[in-house]
Amino acid sequence: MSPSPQNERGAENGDKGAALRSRLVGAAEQLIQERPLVSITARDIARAADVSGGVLYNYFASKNDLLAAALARRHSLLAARIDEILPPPGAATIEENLTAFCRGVLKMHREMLPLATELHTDPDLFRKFIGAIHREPFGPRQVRRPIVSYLREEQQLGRIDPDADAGAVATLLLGSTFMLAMHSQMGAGKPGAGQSLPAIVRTLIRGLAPQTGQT
Amino acid sequence: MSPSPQNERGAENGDKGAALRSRLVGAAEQLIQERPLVSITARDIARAADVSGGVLYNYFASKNDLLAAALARRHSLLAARIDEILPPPGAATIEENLTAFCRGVLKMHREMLPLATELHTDPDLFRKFIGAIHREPFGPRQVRRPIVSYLREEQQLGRIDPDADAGAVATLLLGSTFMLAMHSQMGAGKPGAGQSLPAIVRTLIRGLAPQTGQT
Amino acid sequence: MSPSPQNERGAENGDKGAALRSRLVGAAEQLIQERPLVSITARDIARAADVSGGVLYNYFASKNDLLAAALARRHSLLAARIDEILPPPGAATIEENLTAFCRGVLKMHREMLPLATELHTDPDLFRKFIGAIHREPFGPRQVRRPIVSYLREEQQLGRIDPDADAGAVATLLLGSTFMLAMHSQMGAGKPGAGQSLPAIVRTLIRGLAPQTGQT
Amino acid sequence: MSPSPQNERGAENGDKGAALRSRLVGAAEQLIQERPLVSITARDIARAADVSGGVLYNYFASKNDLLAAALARRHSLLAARIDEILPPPGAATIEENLTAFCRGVLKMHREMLPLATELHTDPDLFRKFIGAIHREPFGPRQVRRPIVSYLREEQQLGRIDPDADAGAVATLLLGSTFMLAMHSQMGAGKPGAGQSLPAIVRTLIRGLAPQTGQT
DNA sequence: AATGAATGAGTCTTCATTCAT
DNA sequence: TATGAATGAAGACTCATTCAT
Repeated sequence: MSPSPQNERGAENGDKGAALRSRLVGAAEQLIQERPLVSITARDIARAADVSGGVLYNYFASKNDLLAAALARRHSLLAARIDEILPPPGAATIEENLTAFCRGVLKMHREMLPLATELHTDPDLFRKFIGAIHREPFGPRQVRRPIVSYLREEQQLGRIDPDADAGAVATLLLGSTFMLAMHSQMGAGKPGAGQSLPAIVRTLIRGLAPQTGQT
Repeated sequence: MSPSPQNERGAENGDKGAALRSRLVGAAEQLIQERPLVSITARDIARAADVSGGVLYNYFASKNDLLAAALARRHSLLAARIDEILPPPGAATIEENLTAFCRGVLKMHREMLPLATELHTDPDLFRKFIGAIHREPFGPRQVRRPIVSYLREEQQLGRIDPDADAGAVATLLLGSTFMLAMHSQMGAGKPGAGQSLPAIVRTLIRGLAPQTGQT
Repeated sequence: MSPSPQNERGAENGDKGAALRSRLVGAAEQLIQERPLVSITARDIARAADVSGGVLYNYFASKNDLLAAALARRHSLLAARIDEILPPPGAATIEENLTAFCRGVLKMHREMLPLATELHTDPDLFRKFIGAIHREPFGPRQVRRPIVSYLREEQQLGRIDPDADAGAVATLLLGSTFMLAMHSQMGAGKPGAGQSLPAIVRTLIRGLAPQTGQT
Repeated sequence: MSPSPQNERGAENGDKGAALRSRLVGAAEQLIQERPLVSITARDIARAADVSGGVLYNYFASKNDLLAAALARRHSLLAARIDEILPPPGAATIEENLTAFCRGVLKMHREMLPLATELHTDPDLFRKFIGAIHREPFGPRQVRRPIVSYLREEQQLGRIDPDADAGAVATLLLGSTFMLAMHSQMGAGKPGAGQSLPAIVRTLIRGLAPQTGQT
């Protein structure tokens, strides 16, 4: 009947209810950042939100629904960073821009990684997360679209080959950055995954074709 | 010195013992492919191996040790495919070769993905997996090294810019392929992630630099 | 400050909660009297308290914590009897008093015996018991102190040699009684350990020194 | 059919068999000294005896039967010490003799204590131990009898009141010593239970009766 | 609407004992 | 007779979920 909560049993008093709901999500989000998802119990969340054990079920159909909401929120927050990271088209050099950008993405990915992997452990949770993400303001392409836009603008400025496939470039950059994030996650205290970034960007810019008729 | 079990208890039998041990690993491997790791109980594995509940503990110190062994085995099997996938240097064109290669890697990554992510759920399991993998024939760089070698050979043949950073190229290829795998995993029934591969490879080969003074 | 549960989880209910907690302890206490400690499972206790399997862990951190509480309660109850047993100083004869007293202690020891011995099986349980006992009204010297006091008073009344070491007397009496309790425990259906008590008391009173210059 | 092993399934080859049987008992005995009885598994014993897991059941009907045999052997060994401890009647003074004796018993009791308590945890084991002990050379009174004999001899020598009840004295001495052993066991690092021994002995010798007409 | 005690199914793991070789 | 792998019955403990107040 009420507008906001749709397929969850929601707080019918539109205000205090929504606040509590949000507090639960916030508490869950916090916990997710701090420890392995699997170690988080329904009671932990309630305690972190400073409410009693059962409330959860007044706002969410199950623990996983709450978790999915929290993961979606966290995902959105992280994904939103992409805008702060992107350099303004036209300024500096392409290489500098992309390197700086990748550095930012690397950090973002490092935080997204646990989120992404933990999601895969529980199909039910995953499904609910996907559902939640699609109801979020922007959805999953939040990360991909801005970088594609940037590349297109640079192409129009003539600083990037207009025949290059911007989507492919985005995949190459985001993918390699994600992989670096994974490696840095695995090799605990290793030197630093960021060091390979400049070489990656430079390689992508120059391409693999042998430079014909040059030194 | 002996190839038999070393620091796990049990199976002095050298034959029937090793066989059962292997059967357990096989059963676990099978289950891992079929369902979420977290849903697999110790008893499930025993049942799948058609033995009684406790046997597991005659061959492994814990359920996680068995799981780690199974994951390691599965990882090795998957990683070994890389050799079949790699085209012979010098033949066909670089673009064809890399596209075909990436197509193979994509398939491999699709199968590795659950494995990789599920590993991240349980730190203990992860540690044990790393331990197990290091005792395996080749270890973790099984995937990366062959492609780097291939690229170097092509550089020597003059078909790839000798100044290109082979390691960076590998990261770009493997990373973007991995990302495609993730996306295809998420968008369950979607068309096919493989379709973007040719564009990706072509883009990487050509680079981003505007083609100066050319048609 | 509050009398309610302190460092165990659960039972904020202050009333119904404490009641169940107490019921659990009571049930455990009962079982402890009836059968070997080791044979008592967590579920047995729950069943005896007529609650479901998991409740135990809402009130105690572990089965052993509950057991320790029950043992402590039982110990306190038994030890408290000592006061009812002790005769009033000055009345009757020393011999009668001590004999009657020892008879009471013998019974007490018989009931304490299993408790004492079973405690020694499990270091963890033992530690927890000691912890619990120290939080009890009187603590472990509940048994020893009253008898020492009694002896001192009789010394002041001149009915016991003022040079006798009251502590030593207590040890002699309690020790020999304890040993009788052990023997009676071992020789299941034997005649009765109580029969040697009068001789023991008389012997202690008279001492071993040959009676010089007397009939 | 064969003479020696009676109600256990015994080794029928009268020599190697008996040796192995004895080795098992020895191994168990050793383990009993080293760690809590409950922590000792059937396999532990087999391993300690350097034989395979199943042999045990060729010589004993159950793990507990083996354990009972080991406990009985250990008990006998400890109890046999009493003879070395007892001073020769007539020498030194009664007080010195009894104090020295009690000191020895205290040590013996300290070693017997775990044995005694652990026995009480398992009725089945206890029963079997009692059975085993009765088949041993001397049986359970091994400890009590020598001290009673000593006391009687001193009585005949006139150094102890001939009217004193030697049995009662034995109970008083052994009981209080046993209690000291228990206390020293409980109060882990405490000063030393042996210090109260002289007072105890002196008190027993002098008795409680007020010294009439004396200093 | 909030509470939080109660529920009970489900997990891993241990270990005495058996039995085919 | 010795072996030691296999068995399977328990046991302690966790935790999402329900529901009377």
